[in-house]
Amino acid sequence: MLKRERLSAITKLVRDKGIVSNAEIAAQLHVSDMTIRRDLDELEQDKKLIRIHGGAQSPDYTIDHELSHKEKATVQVDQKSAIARYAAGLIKAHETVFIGPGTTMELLAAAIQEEDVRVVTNSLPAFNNLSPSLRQKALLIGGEYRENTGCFIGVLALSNLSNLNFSRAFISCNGVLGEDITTSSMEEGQLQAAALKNAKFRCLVIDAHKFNREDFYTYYRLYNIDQLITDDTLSPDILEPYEDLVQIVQVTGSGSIQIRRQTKDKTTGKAVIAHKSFQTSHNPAFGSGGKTK
Amino acid sequence: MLKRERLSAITKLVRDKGIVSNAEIAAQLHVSDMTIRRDLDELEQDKKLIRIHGGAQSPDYTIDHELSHKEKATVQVDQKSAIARYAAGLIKAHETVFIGPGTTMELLAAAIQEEDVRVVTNSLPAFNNLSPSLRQKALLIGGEYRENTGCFIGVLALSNLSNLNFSRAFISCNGVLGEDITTSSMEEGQLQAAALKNAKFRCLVIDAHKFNREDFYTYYRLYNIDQLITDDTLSPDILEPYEDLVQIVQVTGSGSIQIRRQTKDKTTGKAVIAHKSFQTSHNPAFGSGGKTK
DNA sequence: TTCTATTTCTTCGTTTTTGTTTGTTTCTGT
DNA sequence: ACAGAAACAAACAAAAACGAAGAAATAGAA
Repeated sequence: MLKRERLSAITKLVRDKGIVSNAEIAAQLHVSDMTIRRDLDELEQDKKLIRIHGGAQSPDYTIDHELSHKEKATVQVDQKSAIARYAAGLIKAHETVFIGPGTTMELLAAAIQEEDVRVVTNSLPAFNNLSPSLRQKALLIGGEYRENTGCFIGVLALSNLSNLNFSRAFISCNGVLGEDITTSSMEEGQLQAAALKNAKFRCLVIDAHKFNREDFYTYYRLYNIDQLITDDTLSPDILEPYEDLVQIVQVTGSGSIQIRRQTKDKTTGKAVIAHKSFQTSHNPAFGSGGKTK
Repeated sequence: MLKRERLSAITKLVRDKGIVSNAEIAAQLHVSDMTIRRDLDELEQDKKLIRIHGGAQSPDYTIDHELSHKEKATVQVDQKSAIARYAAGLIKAHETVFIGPGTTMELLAAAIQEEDVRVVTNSLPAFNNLSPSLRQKALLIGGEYRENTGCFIGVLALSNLSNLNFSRAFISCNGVLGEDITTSSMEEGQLQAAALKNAKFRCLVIDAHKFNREDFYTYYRLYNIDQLITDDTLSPDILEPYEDLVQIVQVTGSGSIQIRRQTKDKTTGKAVIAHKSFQTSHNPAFGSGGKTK
């Protein structure tokens, strides 16, 4: 294994796990701990990780873990809860929706008013935020737990998801750059991609700070998203290049919305969703039927 | 576990519970109380928490927390936690154990000391009670949620379980009458039966009040259980008829144990587990090997 | 091949972390 | 108030992690 390869592997390990011990890395990559320490030195220089006694941690590990709920809540809470409320309002009776991991998704779960909905999620906090009657009908995707994000991943989770179909999927992400939707962990990304694959209508829900930010792993393309829901705290010129890729809905703090642009069909001038070829995907509802006993 | 990790875990514990005792933290994280005190010193410096005599509290801890966390003084808590501690002590390194639903199982999950264990459970409270390092390696069986018992059931849960093999399965129940192990819900029963089917060593862990009580659904037979763990608050004559069906271990409140009877083989007089025909089922451990990546 | 430069491993003394011991302080029930 | 129990903190000791420096291994070039 080349050094370069090893450095990437370490970066990935740290990003995936949030925190890794020195010994664990060394065992994993079959090199001595001294070599690992030198590698960590380099990677810390490049801001890829933060060295700690006995190992290394991801740069945003502290934020996720130690910010108290109070502090966490103050970070863009107004915008986030506004877009979460709007997104939750899209859900109609008889739908089956998927909700991904992330604080925005957790807010969304808490904001669902419609009672007659089946929710599927792999996020434990989101699951906990559901109203009791929703939780009773909900499906939690189990598997291996990531303390970092509070969500379940792994082969078990992935295989479970592949059998489920959704009328709507809500996901969030760490960054959007160009057409790339990125997150920090491969496994979490793949899981969300799997959920999107089986969804008829795909919503990406992110606060505006996520634009033009890139993270480690690209798990989906913006042009395959049906609707991007965000807030209005971003200057229009930054948003502009994205308007050709996807329909963007801006939600103001007060709750009113503005559809930034409904991309026109080049020849007919008719309003359609960009890059979407089949009309049925706009049908938001399909019955969950009499399945709940 | 790295120091950094531990500090985060403490912060989270304090934040979640509002107030935590020193001893509780030390037990959770498997370090000495002195180490915890030093950690608390550091965290107090960083304003992450406030030290109090005997433990620590969250900075935004208020009176209203005290009510919710005021002891859930339930009946039989002493017996239950004693048998839970004993059962947890059976778990050895490298095992893969299943833990079923029920308050006893939740106590058991909290009592596991061995770090190098893979835990699988369909009980959300049990999952939450695992120590942080165990939770990281654990597998939660997802599915439909039963608010009542805090566990997941349904076809998804059932099919997931069918692929997993355990060195040991711990289950509880609502009642034991004759050879029948009974519970209130068919689906929960079937799920536990599925877990037992794939387990090499099967432990039924119940407080003594469950004897001679019957519930709606019989999901397993006592003679297929390898070991029944219970407390000593029952008169011997009530227990007596069960001693032919299964090996019974009685745990006293102080923690000492007494094996009620190791059933003898009718012809040889050799001590064997009743109705078990193959010797390998007594081997409690099989390696999870290098499966964890 | 042989040489050189890079990378990796090993050794060893230093620093950090953790557990234990011991004596003091704080808490609690009578 | 007093005695016993629990919690605390200082000091020491053991263990783990660290980093410097030289030896060994490896890769690439002449």
